[in-house]
Amino acid sequence: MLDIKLIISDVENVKSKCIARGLNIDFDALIKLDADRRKLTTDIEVLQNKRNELSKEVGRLKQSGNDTTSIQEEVKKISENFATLEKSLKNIQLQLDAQLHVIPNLVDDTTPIGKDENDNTLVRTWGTPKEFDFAPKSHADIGTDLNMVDFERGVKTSGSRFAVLTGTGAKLERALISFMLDTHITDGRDEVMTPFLVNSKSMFNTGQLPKFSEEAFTCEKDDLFLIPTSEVSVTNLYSSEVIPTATLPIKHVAYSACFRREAGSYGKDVKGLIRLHQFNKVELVTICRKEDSEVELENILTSAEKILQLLEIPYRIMLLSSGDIGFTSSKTYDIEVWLPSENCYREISSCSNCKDFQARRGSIRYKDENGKMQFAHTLNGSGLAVGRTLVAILENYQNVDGSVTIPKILRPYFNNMEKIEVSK
RNA sequence: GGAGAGAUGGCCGAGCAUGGUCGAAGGCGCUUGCCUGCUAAGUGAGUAUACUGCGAAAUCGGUAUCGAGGGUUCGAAUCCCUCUCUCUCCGCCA
Repeated sequence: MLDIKLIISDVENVKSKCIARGLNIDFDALIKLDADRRKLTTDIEVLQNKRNELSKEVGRLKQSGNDTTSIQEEVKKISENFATLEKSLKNIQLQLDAQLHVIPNLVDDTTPIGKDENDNTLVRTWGTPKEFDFAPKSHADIGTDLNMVDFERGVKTSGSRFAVLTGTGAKLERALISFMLDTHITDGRDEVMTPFLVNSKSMFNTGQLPKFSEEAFTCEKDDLFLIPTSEVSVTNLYSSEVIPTATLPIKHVAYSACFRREAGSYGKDVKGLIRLHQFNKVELVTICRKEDSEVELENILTSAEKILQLLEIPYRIMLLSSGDIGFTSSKTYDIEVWLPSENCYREISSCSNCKDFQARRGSIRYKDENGKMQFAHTLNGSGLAVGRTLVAILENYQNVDGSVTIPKILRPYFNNMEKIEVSK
């Protein structure tokens, strides 16, 4: 959520940053609403003040045994008067909130202006895609041939976009989760394992609601949502808190399953493990002072990259353009991993600086060195999407005989096996 | 699921039966002045948040907040209703 005061004081800037996202928002109407809100607030408070004074007077007079009926009636009239004003104030507040809640974060000055993903800019590439002297198979074929994944039974139990990992597939997924967690913990992050179900307030705070309710799975009976990312539950660990400044930055790493309805992505990546309704992810979340978030975003990116470097899989870093960046983010790096069968890079991580956007919604604060309350900055990044990492391993480490070599760094998590081979 | 108890400031905790002078006693903690060779002790002062008004700003004024939301009343921490959460006991369960 944006600060209404910022909108008022710097409309042109706010407006142009929304236009950069392809949004034309009527800020004049918004500012007018807020002016009405102030006016009404003052009017009401004047009446309340009068009421309070008179009520105190009644108390005093009663104690000394005087008649107070005339004052009481006067106060009653005042109260009736401001009851109606209060109603319209509430109404205005609701309208104001409704508008404010769907305005996205302001993009950072370093975010390239653009229409869509084609305007994302390449930051750097790492590693060189391996030259295969045979036609590389897709991960779906490799996984099926090696009995690592069962797509049919996933569909049978849950429907389309669900898959079952079996045998070495399940083991590899688990190995990856452990490897990622261990690596990030070594880098100084505190592991947390948080609920996979959260309430609507938490979904609102991190920006999934109200605008993207179609994207989330719900348990409506209980006002609970399945998390689309553990960013939601981890960031909300600190909602409505004033964090002791000495403990900042807070750096967490969390494993969770993630659940996404993938509404609007019909036909995309229907085959394989790329786009499922449920997937595993190791998430990095940082909460820090506002002056530190720029550096902390780079730290998250570096940590996420490290996983692919240790696995020795080529990737590239893209800086998302204003047309492709997410609702809550001001600056986002995507890490895209090389997939030989598709002959292109595919997203495997997204690292975002949300600045104070989520903190304002969820009231995550700290006191700065002057004792002044500040909204913290929140950041998150995948470190990494586990299923897609498994995909990348299968494809990049496949051999001509159909086997898959286990990346060296992963072998301690895999009974020191060197290869996954077709069972005879 | 059944029965009961509870939710007050950074923390502990009084107030609620008998509504007013209660943003709220007292204690702890914290900040700060004095004192002191240093520390401790002592002693004085201060110590919530949000919104809002005047103002360049500090300051100052107003309003709200005693789990949340409604209601009664001239007036609610205190009375009534609804909800949420916590704790204890029983049952059930990984």
